Amino acid sequence: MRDPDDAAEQIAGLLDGIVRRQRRASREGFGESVTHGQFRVLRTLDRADRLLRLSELAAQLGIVPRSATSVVDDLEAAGLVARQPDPHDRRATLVYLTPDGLKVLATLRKKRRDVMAGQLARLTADEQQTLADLLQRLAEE
Amino acid sequence: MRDPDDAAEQIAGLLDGIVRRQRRASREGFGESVTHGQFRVLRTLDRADRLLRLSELAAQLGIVPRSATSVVDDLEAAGLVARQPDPHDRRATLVYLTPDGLKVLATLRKKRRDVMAGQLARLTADEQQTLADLLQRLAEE
DNA sequence: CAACATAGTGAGGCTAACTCACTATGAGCT
DNA sequence: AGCTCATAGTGAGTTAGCCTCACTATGTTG
Repeated sequence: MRDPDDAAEQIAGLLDGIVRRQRRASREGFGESVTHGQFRVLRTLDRADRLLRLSELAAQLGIVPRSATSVVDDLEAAGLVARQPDPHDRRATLVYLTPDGLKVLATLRKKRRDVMAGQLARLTADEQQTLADLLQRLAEE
Repeated sequence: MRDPDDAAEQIAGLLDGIVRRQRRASREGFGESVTHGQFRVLRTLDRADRLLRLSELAAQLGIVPRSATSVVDDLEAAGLVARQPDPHDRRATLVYLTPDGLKVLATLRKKRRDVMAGQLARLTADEQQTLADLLQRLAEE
């Protein structure tokens, strides 16, 4: 690196490249019809301990509600999630995973693990842990 | 985490989230008209020690040549890069940064450094170095 | 010099986001 | 009660950043 003190830019570039390659690999590895955005919705719904409103889902994904509507539309058409009116607020809609959605989520998780495994094999278990910890701290709000 | 041995998925998720937030922050931080894809082209041209063919540029960016054509079209229209026929091969086109392009690149680099600085401040200099090293190894082909 | 390979681009598609404008419903104030 | 304002979701349309497929112009080689 020309600028030794430019750790910020170096790290930004590395992160960008790694994610880019991962994304590409997982798309090629198996199309499976479910897109990355849809995968993110499935994961978020699974992580939640209750039904989520569309707007809550959007907030957790870090996208605007309108965008969440579209992804949920597609997932619902594919039968992986379902909508149900919120009994306490007739404006709101609750979203949840269907059994099919759960199955697909499990497959996708496995696939992503496999895609990452190749890259991660270059690090020891300790290093992986260190990396995870450092990233965790970077990721905090 | 529920699955302790699931470092792969955890790391994948963290990387994804961090890059996503960074991307958003840098877009909001200052629109400046230059997109992230254009930024990547400017950086790549700057890093090269000679004029690059469009196909070489594409290869370094990890995109197909057709996509590079489009980005270069936009940058050329904005006056940040220029094309010139390859004297040794009339099929090929060489691309290079204009003085304006260099100026804009410097501004963008500074901006990105600033955006990252906030997150990176949570890590000590040593930790930043460790992170950079680990990422470097992940990123290797 | 015919056959094939390579460099770039036109046309068009797709994902993953965005904004703006709208409807339906809820909540608060007199 | 009624009026006003806020909130939940969605229709319509746009953008960035990629992709593939088909094409032209040029280079390479048996």
